[in-house]
Amino acid sequence: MAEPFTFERKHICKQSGARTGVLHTPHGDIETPIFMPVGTQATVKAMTPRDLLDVNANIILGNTYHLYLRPGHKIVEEAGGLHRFMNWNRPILTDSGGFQVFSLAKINDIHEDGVMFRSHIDGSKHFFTPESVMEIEQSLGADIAMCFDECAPYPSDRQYTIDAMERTHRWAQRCKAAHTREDQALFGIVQGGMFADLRIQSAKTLTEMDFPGYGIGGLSVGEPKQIMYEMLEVLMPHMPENKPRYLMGVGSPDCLLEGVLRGVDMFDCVLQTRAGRNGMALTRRGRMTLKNAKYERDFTPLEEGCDCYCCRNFSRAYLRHLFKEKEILGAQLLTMHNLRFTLRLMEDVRRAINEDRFGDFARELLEQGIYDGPGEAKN
RNA sequence: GGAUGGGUUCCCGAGCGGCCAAAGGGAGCGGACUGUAAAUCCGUUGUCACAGACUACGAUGGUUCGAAUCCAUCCCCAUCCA
Repeated sequence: MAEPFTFERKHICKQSGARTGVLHTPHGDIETPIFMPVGTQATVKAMTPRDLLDVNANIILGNTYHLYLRPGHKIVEEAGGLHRFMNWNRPILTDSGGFQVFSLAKINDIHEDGVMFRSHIDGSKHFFTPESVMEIEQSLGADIAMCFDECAPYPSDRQYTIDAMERTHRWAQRCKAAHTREDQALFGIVQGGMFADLRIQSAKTLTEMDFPGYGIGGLSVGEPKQIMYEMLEVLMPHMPENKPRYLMGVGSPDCLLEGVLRGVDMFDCVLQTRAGRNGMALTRRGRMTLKNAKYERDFTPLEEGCDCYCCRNFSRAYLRHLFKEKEILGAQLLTMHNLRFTLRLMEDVRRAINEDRFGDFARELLEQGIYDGPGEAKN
């Protein structure tokens, strides 16, 4: 029997060097480059699994930190694993919770052994170690699990970044040792902040550990986009070519194109779903705020030519009305559009790569002002 | 007909002699959103020639250096009594 998880490279675009491939997982194949909708709490907010199939989502995310706190990974395991619990039969990737522990549970002590943090829900104390996180992720049973890493904030000085990165490496080793489930792939996570040499060092160290895939963490944490692109360029030559590369937490349509140009295979981002719930639509010509008064009598579809359920059946005026009235359907329809928009974009991206014209494809979309994503430094 | 309580900026509603263009909420308008503590958050909301002036707190008249705030009359509204 074949390996439960393999990555097969398919084509390298002669024009841009971007690549397509296929990830084989126990719950089906994933064509890359891929965008993964985020379903933190065992649900992609506002979407039913049927909706997700409708927009042709292929793999979605779940979150270790959140599912551990509620409902508890043991309950998910009792339910038959995350797939059965949420009734999603295609692939799932679980994030390790490293990002959450370091970004929102602020009262934490970082030890070599693990991290002590307080729940954002009730303030209760919890301790995560690489081993305990592996236990949780194996209970959840996603197709792909992520190592427990330390995501340094932006900006961080060199020494802090080194400490976080080296700890991430040691934890990666421990995660690997503790991970035994054979129907689940465990990805390592490259760190190194905004320091080119550290990024390279991190890539090399993790490559030696031989993971079936690699996350690129610690980017898109508030730095200017140009710096993120530079880091990707510096890093990529040191990432194994025969393994999938997952740029964590990215992105907006422009970042997806820029990431693919630099060799990224997998992306995830909350923007599509969150913005959808808040009344913002992604389109090839940029962002649209459906609440704006100018759409009051605009009876045209959200985006001409879009094949999503929302665009095929409803007008901008109707969407504006739903958002003004805070009707749930508005959030559902826009989330649907934003996901379909992004997944269709990735379908087009793969086709363009396979036809050796991805360079032109990306340039054209970027020039015509495809949604240019969140700005620079936030927080 | 009598008694009592009220009439405040688009709406609700605080203020009860100067610090009031007037709290707070809603609505309106605009902005933000990148490994989801987000169906959330932020800004703004009388007019203008805008560090100032003007018009505004049911109406009119008055007291006062000064009134949304005090007095008089009137007009409405609510509840209760006949």
